[in-house]
Formats: sequence, structure tokens, C-alpha cells
Amino acid sequence: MALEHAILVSLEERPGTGYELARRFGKSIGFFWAATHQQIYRTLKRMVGLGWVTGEEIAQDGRPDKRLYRVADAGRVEVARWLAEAGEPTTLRHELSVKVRGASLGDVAAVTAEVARHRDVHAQRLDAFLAIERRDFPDPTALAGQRLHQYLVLRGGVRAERALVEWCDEVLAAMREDDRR
Amino acid sequence: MALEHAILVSLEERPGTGYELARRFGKSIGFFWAATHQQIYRTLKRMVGLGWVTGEEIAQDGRPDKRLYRVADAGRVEVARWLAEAGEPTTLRHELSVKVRGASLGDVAAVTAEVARHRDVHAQRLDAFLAIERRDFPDPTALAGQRLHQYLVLRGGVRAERALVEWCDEVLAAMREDDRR
DNA sequence: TGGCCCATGTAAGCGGTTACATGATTGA
DNA sequence: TCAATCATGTAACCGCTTACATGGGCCA
Repeated sequence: MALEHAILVSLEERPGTGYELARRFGKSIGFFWAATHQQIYRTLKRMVGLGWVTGEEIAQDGRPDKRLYRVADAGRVEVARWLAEAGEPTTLRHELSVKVRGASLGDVAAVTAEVARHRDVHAQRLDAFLAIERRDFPDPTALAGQRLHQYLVLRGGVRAERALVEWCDEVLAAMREDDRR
Repeated sequence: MALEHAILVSLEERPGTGYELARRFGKSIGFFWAATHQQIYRTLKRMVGLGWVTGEEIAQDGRPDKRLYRVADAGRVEVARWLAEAGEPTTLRHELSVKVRGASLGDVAAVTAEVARHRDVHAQRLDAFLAIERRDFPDPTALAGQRLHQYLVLRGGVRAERALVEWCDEVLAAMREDDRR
């Protein structure tokens, strides 16, 4: 499991509330590890219990109270332990591939349309990543340390989305060609 | 959820026992949708309850009895329904990216080593996919229908693994360069 | 003798998803 | 007036992971 660790990494970059973390997981870190607010609140509670983070209650007026979470020493130890630990390389889990594989068991044209739809979503994500890359990392050769690491993760997103777009294009070309015959 | 659907697709290609399906999910279809034998047995039971598959008990001597599963009509209807249904494009969930992003919170060299290890695993998977491609699909332009669809899914695996290998190489080059400075 | 193959399962626990709930402030 | 934002939560359910269990046949 890595949600705890993703939260720890994010909180070390900057302390925040559960709500704020949920928003971060809607972008940046969330591009590589998605999580909903319910998941985050529950996990934060557990992490307080483990002593990995501390939650400081902050009263606000005109707004609901909030709890600002910070990484505690035990959390820093845990991150370091996890970073050095060997993990399983990702196994793919790609529903669309299962649909393509089974396309002839139903309406092939519907599956083709679905591939086209996914293609567009991935193309949009790719554009978004490329825009961030241009805006935040105009000179990648000058990067070092944490900034370099952030850049490299973004590069992974670019590569993944590009691969997905290109695969969808290959599938569309082949299936349309097959349909024509 | 798509495990049911992956099983239906696999059983339509060829009926099989839970054990056999578990082995299929250890390769071919399993490259794109992993599942353990416990998951498969439980899901098959549920699917019998739903009327999507039938399980024929077959006594064997010298070996445990087995149950041969086949897709029922209701299962065929369900596959067709699912194929035409719009699904969410994959969101990435990549633990190694989270580690790279947090590398400076621990032993950077350990994370670099982890990336190198993953690189090798992905390179091996890529080679395995390419070997299957050469062996089973020597002339892709001649493919149609179900065989074409199988080929296209394999192409997705090739593209995904290649993208991962190349990303790992980019990360390794950049992090080693950063280390040298 | 030891380990792998065939073949199926139970049980416990965890993590993730979805629905529902509250309630004030701010801006269109 | 309506919707969005800030901010946190409960509850139910489902799926997935891991450990444990059984037991004969086959091959080195």
C-alpha cells in the first residue's frame, strides 16, 4: 500500500488539511496516485494513530474548523524505510484492453467508438502534462534534487499518456481497416 | 469492475476450470488484468449465481474432481452490454513514481537502485511480449477479427512496457548525472 | 524423500468506492 | 437564488490480498 506514503511525501513538501490534500490528489501527485477525500480523511486518522503525522486543530470563523497535518518524526522514519524497500513493478490493469480483446463478442463498432473516446481523453491529459512541463520546467538540464524528481515524475506521465494515445491510434487504424474489408 | 468480464471473455475463447483460468490469468489475458486463484474461484461462484456461466462437475480418478465452466446465454448478453458501455479511462497508479517524487526524503541511491531493478523487470516483460509477437503474429497485416484484436492488445503491452523501460532509463540518466554534480 | 502439479476452497482483514450528511460563506 | 467552495465526517458494501488447508499423483 502506498496511499499513506503518497500522503507523507505530499505533507513533507507542505503541511496541509485533509481537504487540501484531497485537492492535491486531484492533480499533481494525484496524476500518479488517485484518492478520494473519504479515503484521505480515514487514512490521516489512522496515521495520527500510528504517530506518523500530527493534526493541529485550527478554529476559524465564518468557516468550518480545520486540522492542519504535519509529518512527525516517526513519519519521516517510515518514509525513509519505505523508500529503501523493494516493491513490485506495476502490473498493468487495463479494462479497455479487455474490451478490445473481446470486441467480437459484441458490437465491434461500439468498442471502436470507446477506443476513440479514450484516445481523446488521453490526448487531453497529454496536452495538460506538456503544458505543465513547458510552464514549470523550461530548462530541465538545470534541475537538481527535489525539483528534478518532480520533473521526472511528470515525464513519466507524458510518456504514459503518449503511449496510450499512440496505442489507441494503432487500434483505431487497424480496426477501421478490418471493418472496411 | 471487470474481472467478471475478463473471465467471460476468456471462457468464450475456450471453456475451462477455475484452476485453468488462474493459469491463463498468469499469462495472456493476465498481462492486462491480473487475478489470483482465490479471486477467480469466488468470482466464478458468484457468476454461476447470476446465471452468467454454468459449472459442470467432472469426476476424475487419480486427480481431484474439477468443474468445467462455460459461458451461458445470460453471460453472453452481459458481455455485449458491458462492451457497449462507456468506461473510465485508466488513471495511472504508479508507486515507483511516488518514490521518485519523494526520493530526497530518504536514501536517493536506494531509490535509484529500485528504478534500475524495475527497469530490468520491464525490459524482460518487453522481450517476452516481443517474442510472442514474432512467434504468433509474424504477418500482422493479414490479421482480422478476433486474431487481430488479440494482436492489438499485445501491442498495447509492448508499448506500455517499452514506455516504462524508456522512462526508467531517463530517470536513471538524470539522477546519476545529478549525483555526479 | 522432497517438491511440483492438479484442483478447490475457507477466513480474516484491509483498502477502495459510493452514498449520504452538515452548514456557513462567497460570487454569479 | 443557485451553485460552488471550504471542511469534515459516517455507513455500507464490495473487491482484493494473504494466509492457511487438503490430498493424491508424478518425477528427480
